[in-house]
Amino acid sequence: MPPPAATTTTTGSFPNKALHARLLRNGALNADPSAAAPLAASAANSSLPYALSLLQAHPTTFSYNTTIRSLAHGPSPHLAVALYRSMLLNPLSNPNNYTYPPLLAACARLLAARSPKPAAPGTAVHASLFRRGLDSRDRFISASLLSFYAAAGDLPAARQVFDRSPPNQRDLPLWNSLLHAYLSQGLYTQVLHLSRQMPAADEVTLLALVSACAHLGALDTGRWAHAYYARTRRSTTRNLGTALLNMYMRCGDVESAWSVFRETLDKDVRTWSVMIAGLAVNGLPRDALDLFAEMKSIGMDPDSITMTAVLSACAHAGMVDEGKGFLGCMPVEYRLQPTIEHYGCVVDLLGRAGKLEEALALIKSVPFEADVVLWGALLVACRVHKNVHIGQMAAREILKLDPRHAGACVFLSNVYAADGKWDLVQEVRNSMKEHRIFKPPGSSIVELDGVVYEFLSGDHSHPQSDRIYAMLDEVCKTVSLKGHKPSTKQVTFDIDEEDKEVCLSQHSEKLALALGLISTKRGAVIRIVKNLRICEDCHSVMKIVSEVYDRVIVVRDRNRFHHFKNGSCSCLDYW
DNA sequence: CTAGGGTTAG
Repeated sequence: MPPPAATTTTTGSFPNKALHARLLRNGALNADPSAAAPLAASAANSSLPYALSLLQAHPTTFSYNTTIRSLAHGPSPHLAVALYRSMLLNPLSNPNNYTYPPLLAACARLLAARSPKPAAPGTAVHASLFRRGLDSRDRFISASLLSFYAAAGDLPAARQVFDRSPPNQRDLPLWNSLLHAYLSQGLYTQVLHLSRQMPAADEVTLLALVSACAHLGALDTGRWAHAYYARTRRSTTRNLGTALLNMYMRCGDVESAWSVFRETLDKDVRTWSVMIAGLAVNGLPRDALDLFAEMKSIGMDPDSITMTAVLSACAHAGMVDEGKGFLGCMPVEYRLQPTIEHYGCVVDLLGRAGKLEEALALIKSVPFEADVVLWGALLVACRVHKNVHIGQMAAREILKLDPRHAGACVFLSNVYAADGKWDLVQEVRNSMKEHRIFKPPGSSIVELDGVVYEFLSGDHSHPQSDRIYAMLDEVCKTVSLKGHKPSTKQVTFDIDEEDKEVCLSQHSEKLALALGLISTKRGAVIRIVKNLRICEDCHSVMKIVSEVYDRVIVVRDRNRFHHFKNGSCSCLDYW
């Protein structure tokens, strides 16, 4: 239960009134006006007028600073900025180095939920402290300035704060702020690179590093971070434990995730949710549902995200009735109102099961405005089940909401092409050209000996490129001997003018696979992370390679994992 | 004189 909200903002009811009176009576406030500081700070978020009257009566820098700090961490951070303005107007109080860190934290919090982001207060504060000569003088100010620019999405400015800070001032929190700035911008390889330059690492450092590894699928580096942590700690704290098991799951290493899960103390709902979601996408949806049952049996309440993981498990297991049941019982049993994400999971669930009419009916019945994600789930199902009629409807709905949606354009154009309606194909193509729509280029990441390599389709940038392409040639011959025919169905017309088969044979995940094959010993697991969905051709090549070369290959694509082993895949060819 | 920075996972 949340604490009861303050019921009044009048000065009369403030509980510290008695203390205030005593301080006045015994003359303490006269002797030291800063004695009002704790009173004003503790009143700021519940009885602001009272706090302001205290500050007016006893205006000291110290009192303003503590009150700004209190407001900065309270429910209305903009009041911290407002109070700073009134501080500037009061000649008896001058901002000092203690004023700025909480003020900048308040400015950063103002950015969190807004778009477009109002960066103006923060940059004004920066200008203000710069005029006072406090720029680059104080490591606390540097760290909070850096965090503010990170929150504003201005990485160059954040980096500049770091670069301009004197080297002897670059302590661990400042490095950690920089790390999190890169992390928040999605620059994961730079996070790995930066962390290697750090003089030391603490838990916050490792959280950023492990999180970056999770995004990249960089298992070796993630394992290194885990070992580094385990050297100095007896048990795993909840937050790092959750980050670690998420990392193992997102690298497809389910066993290690289980062991971290078992040794993590004080698991919270996030810990459980990450584990359930990880099992669901790693081909173990039944285990995910068993774990959910265990979670409930120990009295841990699921939250909205747990339920997304549970519904995703049902979808991956093909458990239509169970999934619908969970969605239906959410409001009653867990007091959770289904969100559009939950409906999306069930549309996905119905869609995979081929129940396209029912999925369509569900979309029409949701109590929200259906979004691109919802229609997109249906569109994917229509592509898999080759339902042109509903697919066209979904694609048109998507294009109404987002005329630049590449998937919908490609679907429509493929439908028209299959039907021989070339004039309509041309129309879609022209529209795509006009809107400058393109599918993001496919890229794959493979990590070898702790170094992350990224490949684009047809990439020649790797120093061992010749050997990679030689290996790729061998793989192509091997799989065709096994009866594999290149499946060009999924090659979309708009990639380029190259021959489709050549294009297909140089998909980024195949290049990553080839590098994995030449750089690791027989029997070693090859782990690849792909930014898009794996294509049908690559999927069947991976299956054959896993058998012929006796390899376990784990591919993480946009939505799930494919564990290839002995010629088959954990996704059961359904993705 | 007093006090202050980084906090992640789905």
